[in-house]
Amino acid sequence: MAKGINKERIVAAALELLNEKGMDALTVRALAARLDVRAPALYWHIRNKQELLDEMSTFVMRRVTDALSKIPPGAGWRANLADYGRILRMEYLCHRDGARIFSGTRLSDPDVVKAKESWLARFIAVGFTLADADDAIDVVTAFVVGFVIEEQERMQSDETAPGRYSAAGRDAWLGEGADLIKAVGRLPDDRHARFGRHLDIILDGLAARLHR
Amino acid sequence: MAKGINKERIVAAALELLNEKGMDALTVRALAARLDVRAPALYWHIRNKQELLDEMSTFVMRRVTDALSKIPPGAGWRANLADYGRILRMEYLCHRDGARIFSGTRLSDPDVVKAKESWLARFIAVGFTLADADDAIDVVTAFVVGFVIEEQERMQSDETAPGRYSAAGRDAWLGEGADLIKAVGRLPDDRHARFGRHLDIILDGLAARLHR
DNA sequence: TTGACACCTTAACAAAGTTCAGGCACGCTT
DNA sequence: AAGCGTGCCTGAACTTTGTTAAGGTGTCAA
Repeated sequence: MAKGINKERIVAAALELLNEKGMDALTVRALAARLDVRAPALYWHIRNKQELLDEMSTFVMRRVTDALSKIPPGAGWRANLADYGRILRMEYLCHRDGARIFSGTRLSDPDVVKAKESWLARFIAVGFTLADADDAIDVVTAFVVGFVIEEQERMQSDETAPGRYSAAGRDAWLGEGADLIKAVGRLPDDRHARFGRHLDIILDGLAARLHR
Repeated sequence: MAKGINKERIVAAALELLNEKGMDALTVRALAARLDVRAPALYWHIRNKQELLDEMSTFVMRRVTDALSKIPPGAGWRANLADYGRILRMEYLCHRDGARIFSGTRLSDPDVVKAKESWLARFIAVGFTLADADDAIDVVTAFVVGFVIEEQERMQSDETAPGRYSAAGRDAWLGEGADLIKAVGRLPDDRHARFGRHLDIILDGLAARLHR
C-alpha cells in the first residue's frame, strides 16, 4: 500500500477492515497498519475515531442516495419506496454490523440529507401531504434499520455460536412448551422473502392512508 | 452501598449507571466503585462484560414481557399490538441508548422468548396464520427498534450539540435549496404523536393483510 | 483445630485511543 | 544558493479499558 494518505483512503480502508475482520478489529492501529503508516499519522487527517465512524457512515449513506437518485419516478410512489427500502437494506448488509453502526449517526454531508428533497416532491405530486410524505420515508427507514439489526445479529451468531438459531438447538434451549414458537422456527425462512413480506405490509399501510 | 454482591445487584447498578452517565461511562471499574467493591470482584459473578450487557438486556426485556402478560386479550389484536409497540418503546426510552444497546442481543432467559407464545396463540385465534402472526410481531418489533434508535440519537445530540436539530441551525447547515426538508423541520413535532402515527400505518398494513 | 469453600483484594498485563515533540521533505522567499 | 516555513509522518509515552493471576479473609462442617 503506497503512502500518501487522505481522508477518503482512510475511510475506504476502514470499511474494508470492518468487512474483513469485524467491528472489534477496527482499531486505529490496525487501520494504520493496513495503510502502511503508524497510528498517529491518522490523527493528522481525522480529529478522532468518532469522526472516522461518522465519515464511514456518511460514505455508506452517500452510496444509498446515489442509488436513489438513479431511480426514475415513473414507477410510482410504492415502487419507489420499495426500492428505497431494498437499497438501504443492501447497503447495510454490505458491511458487518452495518445497521448498528451506520444507523442514527450524524451525517457530515448536507447533500446526503438533501437527497430526501426530491423524494418528498415526488410523493407530494401523487397526493401525499408534506407530513404524510415525511412519515412514509421515515417509517420505511425505521423498519429497515430494525430489521437489518436483527438480521445481522443472527448472521453473526451463526459464526460465533453455530446452532444458536438452528431448530434443534433452539428447541432444546427453550425447554418444555412453546410449541408455536418451535413451529415458527421450522417454517421455511428465506431472509429476503421475509424482508419483502414485511416491507409490503408497511406499504399496504401507507396505501390505505393515501386512499382515505 | 453495603457489600454482598450478586448478579441481580450488579445488573441493577449497571442500569442505574447507564442512565446517569451514559454508555461510555459504563466501565467495569466505575460499576465496581458504585457497588463499593474493586473491579475484579465482579468477575466472580459474571464471565465478562458482554455477559453483563446480555443480562442487562434480558432484564429490560423481562420488564417488557411482564407488562405484556398483563394485557388482556379482549381488546383485540390491533390494540394488543399497539400496546406491545408502546411498551417496547417506553422500556427502551427508559435507558440511555436503550434501543441501540438492547436490540438484537442474545437473551439469556428462555422465559422471555417464550412470552411470544401466548401472543402467537391470540393472533391465530382471530384469523392470522402462524406465519402471519409471526410476521406481525416482528414487523412491529423492527419498526420500534429503528424508530427509537433514531429518536434517542436525536435526544442525545440535543445534549451534546444543542441546536443541531433546531430549525434555524439546521437550515443554515443545509444551505441553499431543500425547501421541503426545511418545511418538514418546521412542522409541529411531537415525538409521541409521531410514533403513534407511524405505528398506525403498520397496523393498517396488517389489517389489510388480515382482511384479504 | 483443620479444611474447604465462597468471595473479595492487590498487583499486574495487554490493548485501546490519544497526545506531544521532533524529523524529513518539499516549495517559496530573499 | 541558502534558508525557512509548512505539510505530513514517526517514536515514544500517557491514560483508560477489560481481564487474569495469586493470594487473602471469613464462615461453616467434620
